[in-house]
Amino acid sequence: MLKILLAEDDKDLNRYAGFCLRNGGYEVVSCADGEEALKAFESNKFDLILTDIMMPKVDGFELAESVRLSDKNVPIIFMTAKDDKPSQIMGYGIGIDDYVVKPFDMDVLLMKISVLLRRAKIKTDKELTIGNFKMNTEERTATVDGEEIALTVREFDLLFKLLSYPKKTFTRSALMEEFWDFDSSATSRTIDVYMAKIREKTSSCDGFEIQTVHGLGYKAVLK
Amino acid sequence: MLKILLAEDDKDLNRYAGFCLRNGGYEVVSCADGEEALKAFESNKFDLILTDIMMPKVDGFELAESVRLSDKNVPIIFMTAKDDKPSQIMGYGIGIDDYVVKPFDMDVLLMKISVLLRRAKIKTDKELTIGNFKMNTEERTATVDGEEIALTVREFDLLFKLLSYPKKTFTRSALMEEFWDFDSSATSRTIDVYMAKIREKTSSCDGFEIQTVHGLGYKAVLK
DNA sequence: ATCAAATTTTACAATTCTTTAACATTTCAT
DNA sequence: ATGAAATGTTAAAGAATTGTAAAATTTGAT
Repeated sequence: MLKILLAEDDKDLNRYAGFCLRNGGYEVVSCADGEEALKAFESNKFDLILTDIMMPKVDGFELAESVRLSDKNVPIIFMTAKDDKPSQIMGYGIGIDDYVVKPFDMDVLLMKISVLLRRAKIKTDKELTIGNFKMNTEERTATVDGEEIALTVREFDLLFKLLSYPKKTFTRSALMEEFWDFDSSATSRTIDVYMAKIREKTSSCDGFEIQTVHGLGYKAVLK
Repeated sequence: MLKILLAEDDKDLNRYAGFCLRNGGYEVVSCADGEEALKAFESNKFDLILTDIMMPKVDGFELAESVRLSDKNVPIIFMTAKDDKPSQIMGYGIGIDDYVVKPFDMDVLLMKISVLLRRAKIKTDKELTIGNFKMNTEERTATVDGEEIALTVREFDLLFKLLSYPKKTFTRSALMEEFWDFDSSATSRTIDVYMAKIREKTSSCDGFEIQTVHGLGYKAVLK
C-alpha cells in the first residue's frame, strides 16, 4: 500500500486530511509538526508528502528542503491557508510539486495526488499480470496459469515491487529500507535467501525472471 | 537554452504565451496549429510542449498522442478555454502532465513549467545516448544497437562518468577518489586495465572513443 | 506453553569481479 | 634516433559477491 506522510498542526484538519487519504486507499502517517515529520521521514520510506506550511518547530519550507536533500523524487504537496502567491513561488523554488488551498475538496486532493504519483513514476496498481503470472495486492494472491502459489509476506512484497518496475535495479539496502523496520539494521544475506525462494517458486512463470546485478542487487526482467 | 514548442491558433494568445515564455528565459518555437507543431517536433528536440486543445487540422489531443508515441518523457501542458473536466480526464489518459486555464497568469505558467522540467530532468539525468550506444543508470544497462553488453559496476561507473563530460580529461587519481574506497590501496594502473576493458567492450560504438591523455589520464571524445 | 510456519543467520561452495604482475608497445623529451 | 617513462595487454592470483541448504531464532495462533 502506498504510504503518505501528513504534517499538519491543526488537529481538525489533520484528521480530515487523514480521513481523505485513507479513504483514497493510502496508508497515512500523521504528524503534528515538521520536526515529527522529519523524524518519520528519516526512518520510513514514503511515496508522497502532504504538509502544512505554518507549523511549530519546523515549518513546511524547512521540511521540504530537508526532504529534497535526500530525496529528489518524492512528490511534495503544500497545504496553504489561502491563495498565497509569495509562498507558492518560494515553495516551487524549493522543489515542491503542487498546492492545495484550504479548505480543500477531497476529490481535488485525491486527483492531485494520483496525477503526481503518475508523474513521479510511482506505480499505483493493485494488480499485475505478466505472462501466465498474476498478483493481486488486495487479496494478496499470486497465481501461475490460474493455480495459486503460496508466497509469504516478504516474498510477496519483494516480488511485487520488482515486477512493478521491470528492468529497474534495486539494491539490497533499498529493499530493506522499504520492507524492513528501521531498527532492523541487519545488513545481512536475508534478501538473497528470499530471491532464491522467489526464483524457485516462480520457476514456471514464462513472462519474467529475477536477475542478479552483481555488486548491486536484483531486478526483474521481462522476456 | 531550454526549448519549448508552443501550439496555439489564436494569434493574440500565441503572442502572449510566447512573450511569457521568452520572458522566463526559454527558447520558443511558435506554431499556429497542430500539424505545424508536429512537423516542428519531428525535426527538433524540445524540452516541453505547451499546446491548445482546439486547433484546426490536428488538435491538441492528436498532437499529444503522436508525441507520446516517440517520446514518453517530454512534459506536455494543455491550455484550455475553461475548467473543462471531461477534457482534463481525457488528457490525463493520453499522458499529458498539466493544464493551465485561460486566461492564465504568467507566473503560474512559468512555475508549472519549471516544476515539470525539473521532474523530466530527474529522468533524463539517468540516461545517456551517444550514437548507437545507450546507458541507463536505473536499469544499469548498456546497449549497442539495442544489444545489451555486460559491464561490471566499475566499468559502468567509469564509462558513465567519462561520457557525462565528453572531452573532459579525468586523472587516474580523480577517478580513484570518486569510485574507490578512501582506504583502497589499489594502484593507479588498475584504471588502465579498466580502460582497456571498456575500449574492448565498446569497440563497436560509433559515437565516441576513449582517448589517453599522456601523462594525465583519460577522456571520452565524441566523433 | 506449545507447535508450526516464517524469518533470519550461518557456513561453505560456486561464481564473478578486481587487482597485480609481467612483458610489450608507445610516447615524449633530449 | 635514443632511452626513460608512461601506457597497453594479458593471464593468473586474490577478493569479494552470490547461491544454497540447513540450522537457529522469532512470530503468531491455538
